[in-house]
Amino acid sequence: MATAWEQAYLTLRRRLADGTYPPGSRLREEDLAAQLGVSRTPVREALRRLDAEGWLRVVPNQGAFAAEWSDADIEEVYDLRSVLESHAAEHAANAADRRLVAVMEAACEQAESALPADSQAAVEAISDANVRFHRALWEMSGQARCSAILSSLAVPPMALRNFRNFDAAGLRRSMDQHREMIAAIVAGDAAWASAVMRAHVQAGRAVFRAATARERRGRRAA
Amino acid sequence: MATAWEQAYLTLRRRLADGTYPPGSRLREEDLAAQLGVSRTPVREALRRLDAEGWLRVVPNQGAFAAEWSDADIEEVYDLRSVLESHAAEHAANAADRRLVAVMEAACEQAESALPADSQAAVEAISDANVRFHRALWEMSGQARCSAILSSLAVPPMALRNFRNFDAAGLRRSMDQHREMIAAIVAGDAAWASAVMRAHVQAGRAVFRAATARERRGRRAA
DNA sequence: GACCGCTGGGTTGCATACAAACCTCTGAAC
DNA sequence: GTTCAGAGGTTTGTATGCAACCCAGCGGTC
Repeated sequence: MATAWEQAYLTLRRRLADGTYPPGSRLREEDLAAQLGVSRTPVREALRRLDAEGWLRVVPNQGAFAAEWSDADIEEVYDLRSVLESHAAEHAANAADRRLVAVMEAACEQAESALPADSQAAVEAISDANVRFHRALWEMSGQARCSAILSSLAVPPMALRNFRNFDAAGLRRSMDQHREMIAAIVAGDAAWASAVMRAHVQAGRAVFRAATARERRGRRAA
Repeated sequence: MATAWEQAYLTLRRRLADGTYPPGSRLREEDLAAQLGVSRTPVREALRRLDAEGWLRVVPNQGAFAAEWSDADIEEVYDLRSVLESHAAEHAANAADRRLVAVMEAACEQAESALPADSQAAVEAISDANVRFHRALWEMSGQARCSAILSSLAVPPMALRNFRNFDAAGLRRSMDQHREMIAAIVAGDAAWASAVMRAHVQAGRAVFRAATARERRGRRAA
């Protein structure tokens, strides 16, 4: 088993991503320690890392607060992902590793066979396949630091639920883009791969924006 | 005064950058604690952050080792800087904040007046001005996460000594590029600013490569 | 009534102590 | 000579205790 602080880090990160700790909420070290069944020491080390990665903000002598997301923050994260993911895609196309292409193809198949996304399980299968697809691409890029940044880049809490927000056409498009990226990589065409990835991230951003707007209309109506 | 772990973080980062701890060397927690006059607890928290940022590698139950830099690692860091700095420059040009432009101009003047770079003090003045120039640009970009990544992006140990490696023409070019960036930003021309920044980073990479090659020839001769 | 200083409760920051893991060195077996 | 097992020492991992700090609430003063 890994160290306690790594466990704490992963658990807290998941909870921050899925909304268990809502943005702005305070995270008391002792509470977290109790919840995770460890002492405050490893919790503190996990908090330091989550702070470095932008998942929360640690104010000296005050404590840790789950990151709050302004519209500008969300735009910035999508900008960064657009820039860095397309950069990774470029390198991946130059590598074109056969084993990892197979992993990506398997992820595509898993996602496609989960359609239509009309159940919680289907949405989770698609989300899971998506993560695997991108991780394989990062690995293929051989850009360790870039991959580390991408994988640690704090995501807005809504993002994990993002696939719920895709309509059927959007999902289809997303999957087609994954297939197109594989084609670009197999062809060794870095410019193509990069361009598709950029489109892919921008499309995701559009879905996120639309979902946010919908949610706000709903809240205002209520 | 800031917290002990922040102090430790900053001190260790500086030492990792300037080569006090050579790549691959082991960093024992108790030694560091003694050197910094604190206990192991804040040292550990600093190490966790330095690990997250790529300055060192912490192996569970084994300890921390100063990052080792393969040629591929160095290329990757320059790639990332090229991509992210030009991204920041783009946003900075759209903001074109007058106060920060003044800071950048002051940095240019400081660097130019330190020429010719024939003393340790002059090299340090130029290096310092360079840092201030780039920080001001990051701030102007308004991209907090991008700035955080850039400022924490571990630099190869040689990088701080990099200005020693510029010849007179290279230094002149670097300073001219800074001036050109200001012009692009004042003109609000994002594409221009981005392109100059990209050239700037690539030129720095070329200097680094040349210095590395020179150093290797020297070592082989010895 | 508004502002200031103080005090008490509570939380974080750091130091220390102990437990667990790892590395090395020795020595014996093959 | 090589390999393997084990013991000892060293170093990291985690728990705990205390000090420092922050904040809210309460009186007191202007």
